[in-house]
Order: sequence, then structure tokens, then C-alpha cells
Amino acid sequence: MLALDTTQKRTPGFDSKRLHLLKSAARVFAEVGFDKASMRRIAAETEVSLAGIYHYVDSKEELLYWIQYHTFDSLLKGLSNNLEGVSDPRLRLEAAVRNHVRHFGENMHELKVCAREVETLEGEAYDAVHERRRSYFEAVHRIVMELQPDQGAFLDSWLATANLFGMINWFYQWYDAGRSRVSLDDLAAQQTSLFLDGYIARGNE
Amino acid sequence: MLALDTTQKRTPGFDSKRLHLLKSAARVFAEVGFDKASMRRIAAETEVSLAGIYHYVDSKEELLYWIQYHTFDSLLKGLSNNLEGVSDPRLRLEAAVRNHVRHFGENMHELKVCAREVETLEGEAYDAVHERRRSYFEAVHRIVMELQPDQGAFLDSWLATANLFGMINWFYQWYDAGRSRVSLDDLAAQQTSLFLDGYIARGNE
DNA sequence: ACCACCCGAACGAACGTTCGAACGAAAGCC
DNA sequence: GGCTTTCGTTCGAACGTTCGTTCGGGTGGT
Repeated sequence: MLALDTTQKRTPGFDSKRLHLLKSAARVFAEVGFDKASMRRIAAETEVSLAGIYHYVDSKEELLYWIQYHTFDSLLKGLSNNLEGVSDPRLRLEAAVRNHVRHFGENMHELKVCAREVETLEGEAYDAVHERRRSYFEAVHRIVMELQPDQGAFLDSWLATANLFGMINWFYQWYDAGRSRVSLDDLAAQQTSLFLDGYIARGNE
Repeated sequence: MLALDTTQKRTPGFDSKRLHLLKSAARVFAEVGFDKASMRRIAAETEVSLAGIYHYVDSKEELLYWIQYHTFDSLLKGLSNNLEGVSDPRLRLEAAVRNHVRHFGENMHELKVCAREVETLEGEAYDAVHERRRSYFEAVHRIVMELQPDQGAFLDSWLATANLFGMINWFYQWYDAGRSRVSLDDLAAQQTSLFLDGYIARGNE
């Protein structure tokens, strides 16, 4: 469950079919939620039989597990890349928010599933995802702490980071990629400046 | 479905038993989610038989409907009360956030259900809840617009309000009433000042 | 005798998962 | 090169469970 089995022999194309399956599953989970999503529907959208799914995956929970694990892992790797060579704390924060928001734009379904289904997994699978999620949170928390290296209390910076995640995670509830008049990059910039300088200061720049 | 039936004759205590049922349902929905929550478990926690539930309510969806409708209605009414006599825009916003956060403290389960299960209802029930939710959002949006009566663009104020709701709705994900070192009123104050003045300005006051 | 209230038992549907058989390409053997 | 065996892959059909809801009847107050 905790690692993709690579010991067994596979036909070429096995991995890409599994990825296609995960993609379909993410779309269905995002649309109707994990519990209401049936394996029959995921099978239909992947154009595989119901039983065929279980050749690529052991259970429904494993589908969710891989979607979540892979998403947080990508967020973390993207963050590292986007921070490289950036030293100004404000620019680092903006890079972090932009990384998050862009990743949302490209993987809307997956991020929605991560945000909404945080407490669905149990046991080892939950722990493994939780560790990735925690690493990601702490990486952003570190950036927030750098903003006020001297005077910021730890609790304040932790709360501020939690609220920052509130902003950038909540927007899957209202953002509609096709209909919105704001681009994702503009949105990231607005959220960064809202977090850094607040709503009141925004008109004075 | 859309209005509690008050025409039928009821034994005294009927209403309070129904409220007790809604309270149990909210607790179960909050713990395991609407889909995983079974009527059998709700029945057990309410100390009523499974069939007995259907004497007070027509369906499982109706349980969710009343929890959500009543919660948004209470939020809206509490907001009106807390704004009475307050005219300074900053204080009005703080009152709004405090109302929201306090309401959370007193009705944790219900707010969690409202935040997580926004898209679960369908048809008329969804529309009715949606209208309350929209009214509440617009009431807060009006307060945000008052903060910058001259220069604020409508889109900006709308985005800012959406992000404010992100902060104050997301915190059900991490806040643990029993374990936290921050009181709900302190949290409301921090969130208000974060939204108004940003994270950077907070150390300079 | 009526009626609000309560419940054990069952119904039909939907679910995640498994079983056993089929197909086709590569591997082993003469 | 032909023939057989192996095994990854696919699927229709079914299994066992759980679910929301209903049915028919009971109980106690008025």
C-alpha cells in the first residue's frame, strides 16, 4: 500500500494506464466526493471494466492515497524549484503562493480532493500523506518566519501561516477556471499582498 | 421539506426532541462526514430507534438541510445583533469576524458540517441553503466595501471577502477547542488585524 | 376509540471486492 | 520454425455487506 509495487513484471504502458486511472479517479472524486464516487463510475470513465481496476490498484482507498500523496509531493518539489535563487523574503512568499495557485490551475481535481478529503484515509495511508502535508506546511511556515526574523512570535507566525493556507486552500470553493475574470497569477499576487500588507494598505501603493 | 411542518398536532416536547436529533446528527456528520454517517448511528446516539427518526424527519437529506439552514440563519442574525450601534468600519469588521468565530466555538459540529458539506444537497434544499449563505456573504462583503468607500474596486473587495472567508472557514481544519492556547476572541482579533493590516505591519503597532 | 409516538423486522438498491475463465503475446523447448 | 507453457491482462457475473427507507403493529395518554 505504501509504495508502488515495481518488483512485479509489467507490460509497457502499464504505468501510463495507471496514471490515466488515477486521473479519472481524481476527476470523479472531485465532482461527487470520495464516498459517493463508485468504482463502477470510475471504471466507466477510464474505459476499463470494474474488475479491471483491481489489476492496477488494490482498493478504492489506494486510489485516494496515491492522488493525495503525489499531489503534496509535487507541491513540495515545485516549491523548492520556485524558491531557488530567490532570497528576498517577500518575493519568496510570493513564489510560494504562486506555486500553490498555479499547481491548482493545472491539477484542479487533485487539489480539490486533497482539500476536501483530508480526513478520509486512515492508518498508514493517512500517516504517509500527513507527513507530506506537514512537510509542505512547514516549508511555507519557514518562509513566513523569515519575514520577521526578529520580532515575530512563533505562535503568531504559525497562526498566520494557517490563515494563509485558509486563503489559498479555500478558493477551490469559489474559483471557476473557465468563468473567472482574474488570472491565477493575478490571484496569487493579490493574495500575497493581502497577506503581507492587509486590505487597508492595498489602495495606497 | 422547505419548512418545518407546524400544522400537525404534536405532543409537548416534540420540538425539543427534534432539536436533540439535529444536534446528534450534526455531531455524527461532523465526525465521519455526511455520506459515511448512517441513520443507524444517529439513531443510537439520539437513543431513538432507527424507524423512530422518521417520525421527526422525512429523510437523511432533511437532517442536513435543517442543520445548514439553521446555522447560516443564526450567523446572519448574530451578525445583525453584533453590528448594532457600531459605526467605525474597522470595528464593524472585527465584530463580524468575532461573531463568526464565536459561533464556531458554540456550534463547532454544525459549522464544520456547513463548511465541508456545501455541495451535498441538491434541488430546492440546496437553493434554500444557498440563499442564506449568499445573504451572509453579502452582508460581510458590504462591511468590507465600507472599509474603502472611495477607491476600492468591486472585484477587489469581492476577492478580499472571499479570502477572508477562506481564513475564518478553514480554521475548523486545524483548530482544536480543547488543546489550543489561543482563545476564540484572540483568534478573531488576530484574523481581523491580519486581514486589515497584513502580517508585515503587525509588529509595528 | 382515536391518535401521536415508538419500534422490530424486513425490503430493495447500491456498494467494494472477488472469482474463474478467457485472450494474446512473450518464453522455453525440441 | 513449430508447439507448448506461462503469465500479464481483461472481464462478466456474482458475493456479502451496508445503507436509507418502509411496513405493520404495538403502547399509552386523552
